[in-house]
Order: sequence, then structure tokens, then C-alpha cells
Amino acid sequence: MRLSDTIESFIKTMLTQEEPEVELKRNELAEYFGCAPSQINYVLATRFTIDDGYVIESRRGGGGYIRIVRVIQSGSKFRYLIGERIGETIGEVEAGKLIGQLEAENLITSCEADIMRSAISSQALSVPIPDSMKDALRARVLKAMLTSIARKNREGQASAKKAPCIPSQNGVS
Amino acid sequence: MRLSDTIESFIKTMLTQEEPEVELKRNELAEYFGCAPSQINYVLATRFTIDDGYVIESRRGGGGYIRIVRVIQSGSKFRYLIGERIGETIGEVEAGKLIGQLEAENLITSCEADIMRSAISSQALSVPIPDSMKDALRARVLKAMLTSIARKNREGQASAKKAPCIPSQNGVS
DNA sequence: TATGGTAGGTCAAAGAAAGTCAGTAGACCA
DNA sequence: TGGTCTACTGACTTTCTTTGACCTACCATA
Repeated sequence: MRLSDTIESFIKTMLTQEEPEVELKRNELAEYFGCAPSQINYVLATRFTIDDGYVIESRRGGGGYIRIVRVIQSGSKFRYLIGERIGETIGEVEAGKLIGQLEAENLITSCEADIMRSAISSQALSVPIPDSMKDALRARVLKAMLTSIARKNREGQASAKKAPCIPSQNGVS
Repeated sequence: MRLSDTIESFIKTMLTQEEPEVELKRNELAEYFGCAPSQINYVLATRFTIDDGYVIESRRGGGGYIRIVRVIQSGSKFRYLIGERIGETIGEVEAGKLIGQLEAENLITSCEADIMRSAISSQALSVPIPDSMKDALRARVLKAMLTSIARKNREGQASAKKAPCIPSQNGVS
């Protein structure tokens, strides 16, 4: 396994359900894993982004620290994604992270997440068009899927005739 | 026998009934068979396609890998749809009917059906490319989504750890 | 209020591994 | 024997990881 993956899961095991916040020393962690301190920054930059659902705070100097906070930016997540976050184009990795967040917040099932991921995979979109247009296409497809989920949720709320897409919260307090 | 055939059967013997998933190193395999690494890609591209019921996942860079997953049992509904029924291109109406059938047979939930319909809607695919290419794109996206469902169902059967996509059969014998 | 130590941030470069593609060679068929 | 399809290769590209040199911020205290 890659060092980055090891560090990632190390940090994630510190972030439990009850403890959505962890503070660490960059140099200590680097020494513990026997790597360059900047490796820690790399892990944070690639695996603990806001799209992944994390916020990083830090401080330099004596008594410095890095704090990682898992955030659930609730409110109307779908509106935010469709209206602001996604925009005209989006890459596969980025889009995958957004889907992962919806899954983690139990706004979609893991089946729905997988369907969405596969629908926007570069595999699925591998027709001979320029990459920029693929990203535009991906954004459209993703927004269309999210819109359909959001609409279903609304209808479920309104009439209770049709089942909403919100999955049952298995094991989540 | 052609080298490609040898590599193909080599990989297929690794993919047993119990282990439908194999991970390998492209360079190692190429060295083992004494061929160019790109030969491996050729074999994967010609013999382990979605239509054949396989999914390829890979990662570049340090610690990179190629994973081959056999997703689809022969003789299944999904096998028929992906391998024969859908083909290279498909229109929106036709695709919608197929999705409706899956929904009626309780192979997918109504939410999943809606997500899939929206993903292949002409709305979602309205980027400036020729219509013929849109139909090709729709076919690819649809196959990719069906593949992910089929895979999930298989994983659900195999381990019962992950929930399968097959919805509960409400009122359907 | 300088100033030196402490600790995190940035960035570019090197390394690792897979992907792409165009071109060549071989095989099969009319 | 010419044409088309399949197999194969190598050069080049892209992506991901890791490191180290250098930069910046904060704190204590003289």
C-alpha cells in the first residue's frame, strides 16, 4: 500500500463518529511514518478537501498544529451542488468526491452512488470528442441525475404517494 | 497460439468462481510474458470489455495497478442487455422502455430508474455533437450503469456484506 | 521591539507506473 | 496477391507519489 493511503486511513481512524475533529503535529506524524513533512500536506490536499467533506485549520510557530474537521454542510445540499458547486464542467475525480459525500451523508444509497459514478466515468463517456466537452457533458449528466433525486425527494415530502429517494438511515443515530 | 490468447487465458484462470476479481501489475505481467507493456492494454481492450462483462479499474503512479472484475454471469438479464440488446447505439425512447422493464421486474428501484432515465435524457446529453454520437454515448452510459448494478448484485450474493441493488419485492410474487 | 527558535506552507523536480496512438507485421481470405 | 482484420511494439503522455529546498507565521524573551 502507498504511504499516502496509510496516512489517510490513519487519520480517518482517528476521526470517529463521535469525534469529528482531530488535531495533530505535522512533524511528529511525518517522523512517525518516516517521511518528509510535506508528505502530510500532500495527503491533506488530495484526500481531505472540502469536496471530501473536511476542513483543515492550522497554525505555525511554537505550539503549532494541524486540525482536521469533518463537516456536514447541511441545508439544501442538492441546490448547492446543482446551482453552485458543479458549474459548466467537472472532472471525474471531483465528481466522484461529491457523489461520495452524498453517500456518506445518507442522501443517496450506495447503489445510487455507484450508478451515478459509472454514468459519469470516463469509460462511459469515451466517445471521440474533446476532453473539455467530456467535462461539460459530465456536468450536465450529473446535474440531471441530482435534479431527478431532488425532485423525487420533494414529491415524497409533499404527497407521500411516491417513495422519496432518501434512503433509510441504517445504523446512523 | 497468439500471445494475446495466452495472456487472456492466463488472466481468466485467475478469475475463478469464488474470486471474480484480480489485481495485477502491468509491467510485471508484461515482463513475465516478455512483451511490451502496452500489449496488456491491447488484451484488456479486446477481450475484457464491458460487452464481455468485465470492468477494468486502474491507477497510475507509484503503487499503481490494474484490476479486472468479472461482473456479469452469463445467461443473466444484464448479460443479454449489455452484450446483445443495447448494441452500439440506442435512442432515448427505446432506452427508456428497457429501464421501465427493469423497474417492472423489480430489478431496480424506481429511484434508480429515474436516475438512469435522467442520465441518458437528451437534456443531459445536449452538448454540440452529432445525434448519432449521442446515441452511441447513450448506449455507453446505459451499459456502464447496468454494469454497476449487475456488479453490486453479484457482490451482494457473494459476501452479503454489501447490500445488493435488487430492491425488496413489494407485493410481487 | 528586535530576534531567534519552532513549526507549518509551497513548489518544483524526480520517480513510478499506467494510458495512448500511430505505425508495422502477420494472418486470413477472396 | 492484394486487402482487410488482428496482433504487437515503442515512443510519448498523463497521473500519482515522494522528497527537499526554501518561505512564512507565530511565540518567547532579551
